[in-house]
Amino acid sequence: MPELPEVETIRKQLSDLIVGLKIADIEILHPKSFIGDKKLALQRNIIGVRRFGKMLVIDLEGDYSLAVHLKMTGQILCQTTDNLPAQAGKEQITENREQNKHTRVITIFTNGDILFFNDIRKFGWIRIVRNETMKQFNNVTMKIASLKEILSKFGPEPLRDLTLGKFRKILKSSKKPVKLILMDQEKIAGVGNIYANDALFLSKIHPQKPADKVSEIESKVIFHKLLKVLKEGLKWKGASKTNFVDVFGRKGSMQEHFYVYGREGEMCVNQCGGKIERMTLGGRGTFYCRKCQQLI
DNA sequence: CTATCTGTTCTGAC
DNA sequence: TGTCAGAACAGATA
Repeated sequence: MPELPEVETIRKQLSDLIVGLKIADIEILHPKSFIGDKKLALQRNIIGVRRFGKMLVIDLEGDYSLAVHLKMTGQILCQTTDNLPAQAGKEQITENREQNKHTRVITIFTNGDILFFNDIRKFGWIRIVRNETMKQFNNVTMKIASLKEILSKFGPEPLRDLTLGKFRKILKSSKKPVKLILMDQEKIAGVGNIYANDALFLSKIHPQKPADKVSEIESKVIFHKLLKVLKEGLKWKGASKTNFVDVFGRKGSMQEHFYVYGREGEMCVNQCGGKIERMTLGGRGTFYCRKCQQLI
């Protein structure tokens, strides 16, 4: 389940590998996985790779970009001519960087490098968007989604624009359970189930606590713990509890450092004697220590 | 074998 | 305008 740290891990690697390359062809094996006219991307140079929340944006020379959302099971794998970074052991590779039955889109560069977009559940997508450089419009280009419009629905980036002041305002503005607010992409971009669970555990705040009932002191704690778990996710190159891999097919190791996520029935790491419990909140698995995270 | 669960985001009903 | 179930899917697990 790629969240901010997983997508950022991919972004960094992708940026090193594909900036400067030119797209020769895009093979669409599953039509729903690619939205828009692929011709707009052909013969274009890659000039950058950005990330907004859980979304990647591959900027092309000219007026278009490719936006990529991995949703739950998406993977991006690079087959490069110069192969792996020197430090990468071959034993770490869990996913072959070749076409498989879950490959939905294949991007081929003029130098022979290949990018595979694999997605078991077919929820993810790549779409052509027009970026801000576009000045002249016609009937066709008007209909292409604009990056600015998509991004206007995104909340602030936790590791960039989110401040404690903004965070407090966000919490105060809703009576919903605080965990749902952390995961609301329109309020804060990039936080998903894993990091929301762990941030609240470290903050000793119950996931169901109404956001507007979180005190000033508590909100400061959550703010800092949220940044802490996201940075840990980055340090461990993402969480691979299910099928996240980086562009080289390697798993991250954040799953070895989870505090509560997926640890139902295990003892609380705070040595409080409590067990980690699971409940469903907003339709998603929610893990917490009843002893450490009281709902007062 | 069937039923249930997994988790991100969008859609449509109320 | 907000809330929430259900859908989009396929595979792992019970």
